[in-house]
Amino acid sequence: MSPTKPRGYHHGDLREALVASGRKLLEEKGIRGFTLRECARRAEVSHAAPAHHFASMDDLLAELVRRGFAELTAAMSAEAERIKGEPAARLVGLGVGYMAFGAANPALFQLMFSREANRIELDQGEAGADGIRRLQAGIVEEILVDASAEVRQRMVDFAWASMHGFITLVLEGEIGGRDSSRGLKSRGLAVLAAMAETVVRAAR
Amino acid sequence: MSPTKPRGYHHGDLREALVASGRKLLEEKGIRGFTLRECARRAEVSHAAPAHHFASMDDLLAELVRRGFAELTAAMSAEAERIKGEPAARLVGLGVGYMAFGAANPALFQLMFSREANRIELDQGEAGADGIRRLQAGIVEEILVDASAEVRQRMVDFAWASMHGFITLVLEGEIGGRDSSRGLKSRGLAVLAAMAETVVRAAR
DNA sequence: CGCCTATCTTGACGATGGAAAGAGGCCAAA
DNA sequence: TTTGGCCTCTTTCCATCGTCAAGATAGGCG
Repeated sequence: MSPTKPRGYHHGDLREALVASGRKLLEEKGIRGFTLRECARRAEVSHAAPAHHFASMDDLLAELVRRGFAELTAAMSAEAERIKGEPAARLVGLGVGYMAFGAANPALFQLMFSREANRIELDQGEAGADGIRRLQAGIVEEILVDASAEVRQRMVDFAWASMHGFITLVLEGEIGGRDSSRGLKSRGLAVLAAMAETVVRAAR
Repeated sequence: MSPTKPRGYHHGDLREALVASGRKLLEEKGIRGFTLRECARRAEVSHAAPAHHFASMDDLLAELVRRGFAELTAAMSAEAERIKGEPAARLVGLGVGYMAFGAANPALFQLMFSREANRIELDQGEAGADGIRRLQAGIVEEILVDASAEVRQRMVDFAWASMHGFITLVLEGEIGGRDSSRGLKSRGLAVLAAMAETVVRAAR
């Protein structure tokens, strides 16, 4: 933030600087254009400096993914809490937060959900997307208090799949390629509404 | 196919050999482990040979993606045609074909739908996933003959999003991590059934 | 005040994608 | 059948990459 840090040999907070430059680089160049050396360059540090903060490039990417999941979960919570109405409305809210995060961080979002193809492993007991499922399961079970465990699980699957599929296809340009952002939002809301309605109806 | 091809200087059909070894390599090592030189090695040619058939590594990846979409579309058609019943049942069939392809080719499937993050561009007038949308739109419009164009479009969005989201999350291990393949299939079918029911209900 | 150690730099290695130039073999025209 | 042209493949080279090993620097603790 300071306009001219007169930094000498030591950086001060290289770890955070690498996370920041890495995140920007990821969005700019895509995962396959991501380079540890370029991250270092942008942090104005030698190419080997990152090694003292991240064991490998994958370790830095894993950190980006980890923080992405934390942010995503927070965004969903915030949006659901902002609503505070019927459970169904809050369920839609979760989806709005989810999609907004994806739209704002397309490359990171795609990386978070292509860990398998990209061979990125979080630490063993790592949360990953557990927070997301927990949030959804909480609201779905609120709607389906009387339903069987199986129906509830299947509606959690269904709710997650709908919102995840939609934003994923949008980010790929498969849905709404030439739509305005306004129109796209309305299509997303329509999908979320249909999803919530289906969950509610499962309560009989 | 011949057990010992005594191939001399010329390979015979290097292009196809590269596509084949590339596809295997992609599934083995993931997109970030994919290497043009390793493809060449597996086809038993020098590392520069591929250049005469693919302008760049991305060009080979684009070809894999292109063929993936063709296969995926064919798998969906075949499964829907095998059913031949109610439109709703055929809609589920499309989803079954879609998910089966994804499960059989996880890395390729993820690449096909992470083109943006991976900066892979198909040729300008290229089909991509258009065939998929067309297939779904056909059946959805059969179900919703009397609905407005907007409702139909939104149900196409919804149908695609549901099936795409589910298989994507399964491939990531986010859904059904420790489920049997049998149990997973049943969860997938449940999602497809809920999706189809929602589409049918949109017909009023 | 002086050392200690975390932090950062320099330099090197093997591997990669790509370009350039030459060798090899197929085929069609004479 | 011979010959010339051209497509295929190889060899060599370059810049860049991730990672490792050593050395330089400096902030902080004794």
